[in-house]
Amino acid sequence: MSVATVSRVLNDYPDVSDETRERVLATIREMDWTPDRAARLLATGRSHTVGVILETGPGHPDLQHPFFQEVLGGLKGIVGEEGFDLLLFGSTRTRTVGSGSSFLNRARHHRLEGVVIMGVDRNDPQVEALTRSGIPCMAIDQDFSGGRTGYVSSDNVAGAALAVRHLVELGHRRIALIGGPADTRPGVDRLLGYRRELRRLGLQSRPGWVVEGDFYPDSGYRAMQELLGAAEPPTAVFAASDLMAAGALRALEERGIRVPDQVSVLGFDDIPLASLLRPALSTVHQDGEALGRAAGEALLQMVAEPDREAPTITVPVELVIRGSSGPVPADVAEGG
Amino acid sequence: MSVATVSRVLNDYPDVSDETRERVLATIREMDWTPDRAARLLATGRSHTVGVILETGPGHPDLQHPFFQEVLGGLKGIVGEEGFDLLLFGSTRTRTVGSGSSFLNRARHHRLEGVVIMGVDRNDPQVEALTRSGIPCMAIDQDFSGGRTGYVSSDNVAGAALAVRHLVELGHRRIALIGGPADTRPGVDRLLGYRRELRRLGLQSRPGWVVEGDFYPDSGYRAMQELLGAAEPPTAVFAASDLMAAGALRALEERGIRVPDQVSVLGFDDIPLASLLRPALSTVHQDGEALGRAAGEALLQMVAEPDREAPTITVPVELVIRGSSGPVPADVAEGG
DNA sequence: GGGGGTTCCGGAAGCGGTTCCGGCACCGGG
DNA sequence: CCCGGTGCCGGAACCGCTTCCGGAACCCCC
Repeated sequence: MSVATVSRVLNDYPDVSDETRERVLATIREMDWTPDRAARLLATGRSHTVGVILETGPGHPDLQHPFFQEVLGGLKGIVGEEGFDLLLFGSTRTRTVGSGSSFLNRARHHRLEGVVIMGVDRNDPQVEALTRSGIPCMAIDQDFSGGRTGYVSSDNVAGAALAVRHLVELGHRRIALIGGPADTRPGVDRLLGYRRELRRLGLQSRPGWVVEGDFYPDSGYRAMQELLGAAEPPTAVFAASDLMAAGALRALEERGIRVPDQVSVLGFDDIPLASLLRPALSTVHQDGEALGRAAGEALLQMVAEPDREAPTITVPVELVIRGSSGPVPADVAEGG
Repeated sequence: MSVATVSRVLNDYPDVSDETRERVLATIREMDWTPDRAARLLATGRSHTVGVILETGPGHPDLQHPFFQEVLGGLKGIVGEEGFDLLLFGSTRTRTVGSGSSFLNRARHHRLEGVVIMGVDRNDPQVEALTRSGIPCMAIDQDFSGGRTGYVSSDNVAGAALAVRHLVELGHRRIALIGGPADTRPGVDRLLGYRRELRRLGLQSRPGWVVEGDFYPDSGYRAMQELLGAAEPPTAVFAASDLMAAGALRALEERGIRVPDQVSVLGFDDIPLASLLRPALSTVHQDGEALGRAAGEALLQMVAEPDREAPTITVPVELVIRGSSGPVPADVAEGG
């Protein structure tokens, strides 16, 4: 029972007799022993860990956002099954020498086998260096791409289309959009879906009916106020995030406007909050866990097959109708 | 410039001449080199990593809960500053040999220098084995203890007292509690604070006025229905979590009972949702990030000083008054 | 019965650092 | 001038594993 033999049974090499194999396994169990990860890493170069980059802190409250946690959960599940671990790192500078600054450096330092990127600026030079390094990367909801880096996102276009179709079916003709930032993938895609579906149904959006927000509640609040001041106020508004929808709801309530009797509101994301709002928010359900799983699976495949290209994956969404969307008010049903 | 010399400058040994030191550092910068973590770990036995245990999945939606994310954020910040990384692991079984099942095994396997424990059953035998292993541990909101394991929690007793005092000052005399599970530390402490403050103010709770929930919305909803059916319904209810408060709000709304005009509702946690509810929820603010930071600091101290005992830390909370609490209704002001 | 194949296992060389130990150069003092 | 210190640095062992290589034992067949 030399170390070499033990190593062989651990790695399922064929050239070990059944008897020896059994004896080794028994001893391992009996000693409650487990091989040292660092030593194994050092010898093989395989760390069995994937990194997660997500910006935290002021201006980037992303770890806060429930959506990212769902993603994280799905990711953890899938890579965990394969014996991989998750290593979180943010942008915080560290003091120790060698834990150096750049993401790429740190990734190499840990010999990460892959990394998933969430909520960082897509023009960040550090991230760029990382994505072009050859290390498999998957971004969430951001259209990074390159040789070994792909991304996964919800079907934002279809989701937005679903939302406006639902509103149109309820009789609405004056449908506004509180959009996301124009420099984010979900922001532009949801805008695109909104525009496209409107056109497909023979309707059009007025210039004053689309206003840009930042996905967070306050921007939804302000956007709604702006919309209410428009010459021809909409009877329905589709917000590109639930949080903005919540802000919009607040603005409406302050004006004494009843939802959905006077105006309908639709969100996007279906965060836990959505069902807790009054009225409960109709929204487009995004499956964060599935996104995480998809990213994890893609990553795992890429590490397994070195010349596999990075995929771009879109996962379906579905409409969840709750209390905040209803038929167009009778007195404007003819109008528009 | 032998490897030995490089290692000496990296670790700030004194026996290197300034000139050599400078030359080494320059070369390191120029090569964009960073020492291999695994090799260093192997040689020193120090992983510079702390583990995070948190149960995920059905029945344990804890990664979901905003509170835990705040904690995670604070923790990441503090340990990151010291060059430590966070390793997440859940309870999911892994397939690879050696990533063996038990937490303790995995902790040893990674040579974790400490671990923080969130949201797992306190009687879990695996966790127990871990806490008695000598590895520094800090639990969040759970009163684990032992040689090297302490915990940090919010000042739940004081928070609950704050809540009832606020309600009493508004004139309420009939104050109900929707409590947390009796087998969780926050659950019992918030109940204790509620009882104690009531007594201190010369009031008493009726048996029917305290009902136990599970911290999640549905239980708050059901609890509220139960309270409304009581012989002498309360004019104010203090829920031991915001989510339960949200459930209670929903129950009240369905009955057409206006908040806070007819009954006041107070929550606990101050999750982002709280300010988005209508009416905005008055609640006891819990500083999740501070909890995470405190746990991280304690852990770091324990790894630095091997015979330091594990502390138990409580961090202060504060009352946030929003729209869901108001003066007792005029028609019952004399009663109670 | 000896040669050539299999099957199974131990030896040993790394992986990339840390750290002990010993040696060289240089210093001051007797 | 020689000796003991001191300041710096290189050699080498070691951490615990993987993996190549070679060898012992055994079988089969001519």
